[in-house]
Amino acid sequence: MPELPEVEVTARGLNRHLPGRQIRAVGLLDWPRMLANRTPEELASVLPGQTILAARRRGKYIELKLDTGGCLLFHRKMTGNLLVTPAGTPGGRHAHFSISTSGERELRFVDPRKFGRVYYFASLEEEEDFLRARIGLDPLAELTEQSLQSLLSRRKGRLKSLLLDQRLIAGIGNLYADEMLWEAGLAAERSASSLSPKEADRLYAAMQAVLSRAIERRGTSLSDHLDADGLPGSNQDHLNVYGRAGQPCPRCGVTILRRVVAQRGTWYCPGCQR
DNA sequence: CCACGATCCTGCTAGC
DNA sequence: TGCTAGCAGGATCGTG
Repeated sequence: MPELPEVEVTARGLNRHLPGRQIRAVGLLDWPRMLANRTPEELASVLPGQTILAARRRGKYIELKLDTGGCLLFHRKMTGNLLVTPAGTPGGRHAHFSISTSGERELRFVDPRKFGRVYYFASLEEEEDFLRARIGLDPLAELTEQSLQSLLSRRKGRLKSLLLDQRLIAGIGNLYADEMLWEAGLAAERSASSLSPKEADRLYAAMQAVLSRAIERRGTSLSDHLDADGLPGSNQDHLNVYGRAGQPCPRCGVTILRRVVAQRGTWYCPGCQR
C-alpha cells in the first residue's frame, strides 16, 4: 500500500518527467468512478492545452500543478501506480486513466483494485479547502517534537489510531505505523496521552528514521508499489515486524505476533514493545 | 470523544 | 489438482 515513502518516490519521479509538458489528450477512462469530482467529459474538455508545472506529494496525495492555476490530485489508495511511459506503450488491463503529453509521453494511473481516485481543481484555493479538511502535518517537513507531544497529549485513543489519522499527521499507513512503533519500542494499543515526553521523543525519532530510510530505499514493494518509471523499491527487504508473524524479533529474538488493533492487522514484538 | 462496522474492489491464499 | 471463501486495506460514513 502506498504510504508516504512510496508516494514521495513517485512524486519525485513525476517531477523529473512531467514539468514543462503540455497535456494533449485524456484517455483510458473505462472506470468513471475513478474521477472523484468531475465527469470524463469535463476533464476531456478542460485538460488538453494545459501545461504541467510541477509534481509534489501532499500527505498520501500527489499533486500536479497546472499553468492555468488549477491542479490534478491523485490518491493511489491500495494498489494504484502512476507511471510515465513513452506514448503508445501498451497499457495493460488495469490502466484506468491516462493523459498523453507533449514529448510523446503518457501518464498512466494503473490500479487493479480500482480504489484510486483522481481529482481536478480549477484553482489552488479549491484544492486547499479539500486538503485542509483531510491532511494534517507532514511528518518529515512540518511535524516537530513539540507538535507531536501536543497531538499525543490531546488524544485519549490508541496510539496506532493517532498515527493512522491523516487529519493529524499525514502520510503514515498501516505498514509504517507498525515499523515505527517497533523502532520506538511502543505498543500500538497504548493510549496516546499516556506517553511520557521521553517516549514521545522516541516515537518522533523513529518516525523520521523509518520514513526517511524507506524513501532512500525507494519504498516498500511488497505487492504493488512501483515508481514513476515502473521500478520497485527495496524496503520490503528491511522490514522488522510488518508481515513477519512467527519470525524472531531482530532486536530481542522473541517471536513476532499479529493482532488486530484499530481495525488493522498489527504486527509487533511482545518482548520489546511496551 | 472514541470504538466499531460496513463499503468499495480484486488478487491472492488457505483450506477443503 | 482445482475450486471457493475469505482476507487485505485507505478513506469515509453511519451507528453505538
